[in-house]
Amino acid sequence: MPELPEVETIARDLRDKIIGQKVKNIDVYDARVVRQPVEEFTRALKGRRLNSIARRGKALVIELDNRHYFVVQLMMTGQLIDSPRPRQDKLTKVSFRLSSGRYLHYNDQRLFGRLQTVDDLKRIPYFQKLGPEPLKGQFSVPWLVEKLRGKKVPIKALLMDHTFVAGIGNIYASEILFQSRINPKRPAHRLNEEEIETLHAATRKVLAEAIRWRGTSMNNYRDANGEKGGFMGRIKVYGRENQGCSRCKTVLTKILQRGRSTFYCPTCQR
DNA sequence: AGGTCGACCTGGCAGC
DNA sequence: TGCTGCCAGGTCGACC
Repeated sequence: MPELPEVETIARDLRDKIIGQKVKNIDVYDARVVRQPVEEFTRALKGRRLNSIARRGKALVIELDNRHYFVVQLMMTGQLIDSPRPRQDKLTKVSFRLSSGRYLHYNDQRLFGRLQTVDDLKRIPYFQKLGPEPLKGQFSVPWLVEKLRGKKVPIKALLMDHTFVAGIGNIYASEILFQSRINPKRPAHRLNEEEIETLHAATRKVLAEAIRWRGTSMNNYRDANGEKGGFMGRIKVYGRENQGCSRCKTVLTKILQRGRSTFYCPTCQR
């Protein structure tokens, strides 16, 4: 999926395009992405004004004028695309016609995405368990030191655990650890305080930089304008196995951790 | 409780 | 060309 930087980019782009608009009509082309009865979903949205849009973790939260919420989780291949035209793409699974006359299309190749409305975000288990935002104050060095204590899992797995910290997925976990010079296999509780400080700084730096570049497009990610992100050229390790490390020229390695690919430099990540 | 693994889906691509 | 098997950025429930 789009990870934190990609979802943040979409949220910022959509702010100008959809906030203040009313939902005039909804077409559901594949009900599998709607995580409630379709009738209920369309009834909850039709005629409502979209008051605000925010990102929490990798989820988009759109507040409606009745204080209910429209929540979109793009998962692996979801896209929210602003368009002047009705559905053209067979990947479009839900279309919203807005009062501006424009459309918001929800596209999804793998159908893992989730669209739903709720009166209270606490009803969604994802939000109940979600850890702190890595770019906010709660994600601090002392907090991290405390949280790593006793955690035997590899640090890569912990970074990707959204109940630990929100929004970091497979691409940025590898990139953050490369920036930190920390080996992804290291048990989390074995990091010393200096390494934890480095990890903290690297997490913020990599995510902030990726937002500045409007995210990373490996395959499916597109922003709200249907454009690819600009961070690909800045990716140091993800998807670059058998290429030379940008720091020390060692050949980068790909390993499997919990069934997911991890990319790192075996020389300068210790 | 802490940690791991498959299931959920479709499509692109490498290899034969 | 056409098949098979593998891989893909996330999340969750089942299991040990």
